[in-house]
Amino acid sequence: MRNLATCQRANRLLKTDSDAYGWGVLRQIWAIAKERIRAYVPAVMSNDADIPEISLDLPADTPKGAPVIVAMSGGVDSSVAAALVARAGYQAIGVTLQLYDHGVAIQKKGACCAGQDIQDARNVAAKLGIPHYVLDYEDRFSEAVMEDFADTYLAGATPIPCVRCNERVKFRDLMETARDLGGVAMVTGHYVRRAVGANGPELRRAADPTKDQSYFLFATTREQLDFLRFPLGGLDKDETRAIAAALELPVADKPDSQDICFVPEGKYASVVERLRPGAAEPGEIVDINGNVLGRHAGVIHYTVGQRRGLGVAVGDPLYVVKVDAAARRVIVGPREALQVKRIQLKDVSWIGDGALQDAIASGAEIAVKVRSTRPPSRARFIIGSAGVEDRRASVELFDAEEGVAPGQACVFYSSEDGHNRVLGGGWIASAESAFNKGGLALPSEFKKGSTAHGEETL
RNA sequence: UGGGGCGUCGCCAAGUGGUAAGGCAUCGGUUUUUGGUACCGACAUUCCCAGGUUCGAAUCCUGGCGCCCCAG
Repeated sequence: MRNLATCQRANRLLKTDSDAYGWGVLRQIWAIAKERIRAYVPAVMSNDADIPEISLDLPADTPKGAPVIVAMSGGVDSSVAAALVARAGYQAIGVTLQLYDHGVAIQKKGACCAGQDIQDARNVAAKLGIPHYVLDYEDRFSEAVMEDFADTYLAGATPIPCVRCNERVKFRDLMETARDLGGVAMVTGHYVRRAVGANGPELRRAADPTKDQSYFLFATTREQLDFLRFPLGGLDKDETRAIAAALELPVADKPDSQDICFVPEGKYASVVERLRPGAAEPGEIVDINGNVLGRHAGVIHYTVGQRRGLGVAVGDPLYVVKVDAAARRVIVGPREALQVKRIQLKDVSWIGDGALQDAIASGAEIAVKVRSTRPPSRARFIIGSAGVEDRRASVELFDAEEGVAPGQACVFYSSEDGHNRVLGGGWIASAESAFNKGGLALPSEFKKGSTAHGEETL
């Protein structure tokens, strides 16, 4: 049928072509016109106009000109955050962390905190006329983030280095430095809101749900929240870009960062291999009944929910259902096997009202995100799942989620209020497949197989 | 070397004279401040090989080669 497809494509092209002499030309003209209009905007706007006044919500007796430390990554967001702080009348002090070797990172576009990004941050600070410091945090970052990253993968789980970086580097070591520098607050460019409620500061999702970064900040403590401010939480990305353009910041058009900052070209496995040479050993790819379907080059290449990269063809798509690092085995199954309703968490943190143990003891309803790019999903604490001392908890989802991987975070949100308030969260220790727990009709072989592998905990 | 069956993309597979479906895998891209998912796109001028019949063959014929099953 390839020929037909080719013909259809050709037809489409023809249509577009003839069309191009009509609408296409107009469209082009319009595009050029818009380009020009946009080019004039900064000049017009650079004297205030549409740049929002933000309040840092600092104590009333805070003097204007008080030092506010801004964590500047060299990207647009934190640059705009710095600008807004300065415009709010405080003494913004830019601090950029050098987190890892520039050698590796220097070629990478859209990274942060190394090489060119540090230069960018410096240039922005110069443009804003604020002081700027670069701190060498390579050792701390390597120990607190990269080591954990490698070990987590080797353990068959899937790390979130961004959360580790926030909780262990930016909100701990950097924050300490910020206090040492005499800052009255520390500002970051995260898209997340801080609001002061009856019981003190609360963490809330960003106004723009598509940019919300609360997932990455779930481990933030109350104490940290006292000191933190997030001026971008009420903006959406376009507004941020517009401000950057209006202020003629040199990073106004810099692409958003994505992927893991210290991983070049998205090849995270090679970073793990560099950090732990020889630790990734090959093993078997088996189906849910234990049948060997193929081999893999190391458990670190897989995460629960993953489809691509298995190299095994069975007619229907296969997904990684479980990674058994001890047996060096990757267990695969149909998409339905990814459905998860109960999740066990460790290292739970809590910034909701009252005590965590009370919330668990009452089986309180919450909402959770199991990945950053999903809306919060209704859930409740499983009564009796608390281990307050060891910070454990379990939650049960109202509706199953797919691809819940150990090592990822399960972030709690308030059940009311549009699920906007962050209540804390925990690290996913394990998750139970809902596949064989009623509801879903299954081939009997699967049930047999899953018990044969011990536990329904896939 | 008696009988029967089969050889179409890396895997599975449709197609039985009219000019190579589909799924999986793979690759590329979009989305995404984690991994992953999802989505979009690409992917057999050729049907085990060699001849032949036909305007036209993966499809018919002949001969090879290879594999499987049943007998031995």
